[in-house]
Amino acid sequence: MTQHRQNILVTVDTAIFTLQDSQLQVLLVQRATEPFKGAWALPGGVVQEEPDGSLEQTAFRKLAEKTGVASPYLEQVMTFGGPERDPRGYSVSVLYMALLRSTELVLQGDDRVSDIAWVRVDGERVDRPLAFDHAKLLEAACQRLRSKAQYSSLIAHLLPDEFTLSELREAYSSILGVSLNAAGFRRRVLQAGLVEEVKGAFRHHGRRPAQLYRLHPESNQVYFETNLMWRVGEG
Amino acid sequence: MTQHRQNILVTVDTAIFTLQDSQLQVLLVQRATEPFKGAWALPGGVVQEEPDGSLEQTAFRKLAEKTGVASPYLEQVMTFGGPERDPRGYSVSVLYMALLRSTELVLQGDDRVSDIAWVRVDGERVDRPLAFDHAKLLEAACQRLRSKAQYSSLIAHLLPDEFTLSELREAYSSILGVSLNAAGFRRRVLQAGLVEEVKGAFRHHGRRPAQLYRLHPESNQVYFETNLMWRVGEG
DNA sequence: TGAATAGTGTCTGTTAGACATTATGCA
DNA sequence: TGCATAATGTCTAACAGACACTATTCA
Repeated sequence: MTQHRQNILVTVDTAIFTLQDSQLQVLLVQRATEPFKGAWALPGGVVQEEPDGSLEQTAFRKLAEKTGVASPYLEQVMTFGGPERDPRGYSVSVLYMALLRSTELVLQGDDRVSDIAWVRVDGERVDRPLAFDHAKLLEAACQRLRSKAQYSSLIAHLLPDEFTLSELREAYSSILGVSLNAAGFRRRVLQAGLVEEVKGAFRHHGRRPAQLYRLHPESNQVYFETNLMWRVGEG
Repeated sequence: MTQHRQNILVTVDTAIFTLQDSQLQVLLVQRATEPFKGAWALPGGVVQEEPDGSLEQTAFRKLAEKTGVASPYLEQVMTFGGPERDPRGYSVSVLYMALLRSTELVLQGDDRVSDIAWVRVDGERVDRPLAFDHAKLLEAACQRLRSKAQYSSLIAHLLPDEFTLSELREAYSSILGVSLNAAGFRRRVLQAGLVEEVKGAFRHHGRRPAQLYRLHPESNQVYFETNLMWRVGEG
């Protein structure tokens, strides 16, 4: 068996999500270079052995370049590889998902990008074709987001630091595509210890002011007890 | 910006699990070549652009080479990358997890392997040090296995095609590390539609013969309703 | 006929979901 | 003072967990 010299292009791509008016948005860039020049794509780039350490560091670097955000919620989703994905040859893309708080964000392109925009996600799609197999990547990221939303505090990372329970419920409702009972939601979220009250802080845009909450600082991800298939027995 | 020529080694490694006497086992190989010659490692190998299509096909090929099993349960777990993992330079490993039915398996090495063995998994560890960062990879695979076991039919893929509910419960119990109520387990598994009865087939090694079941053929993975954070409302 | 395991019936505490009710501030 | 939204209370059906009980085979 000969030691075959590999020629594989390794990239990190990130589906960067945020919420605007309770609508899920993903950050897309328009490619300025071949291949797929002019097409929209998930932001990403080639892994560079020199500046980058782990793959996660690569993702963080790309994220900071595009959004200026230093430490959002970041999670590896899945890796795609094959000979047909990129006309330049066999390629491997490590897909990450990032959740940004829905505050104002300054977007910044670079010389390999001719435009950059937030695009509304409808189901698991956007309104335009994507370069490479990025439609498939976006689908995978959406599925991960939805499935984790069902049993964890993930969605709170899409909201501002402080939020009302109604805002949180709206966000879950929009992303899961179901209407949620307000009283039940409140009870479950509070009982799970997902959030903590911000003492004396209220949101005033409704009639009665609403208590503001924030995620519990020590745990950035809370899972609900009721997921567990079986409770742990004593014996 | 200069188009830097990447020099990254891409491999696929697989944590192949099975059950023996209700104990979780993982398949390890002893390396016959440098680096880490003589050390034990998860089976895996370099992605070859020529014979392989997708990464999953690479994993299936390696699996068939080692175990002769054509189509076990296979799932991508996570990808590890960095400059420190492999002394040869920056490397990327795509980790898969495979579940094999606990029937007799003929193991076969190749010229890059000096030995191959099933090794008992205790918690998320084995009784010997592993090459590269494979201890971390094994840990990740074990965590995925345990977390999915809590709310899905995954564990059934570790059993023979036909099994009793007691055997299934034993397997879950061993892997989750908890004792499970027999009556409750039976009710949940049957109600979830996880298995179907094999009419007229019984296991006779106890006193009263036990009904044999098999996984529902159309769905190789069943999730329990009770995972869902909230039931879907009508409105 | 007793031992051992398979499988069923029943009770109970918890909790999610539905909905009614109260609280609060603003127009 | 009426209204809209926030927040709480109450009722009920579903169900997990515990455990008692029955069923079935073999030694």
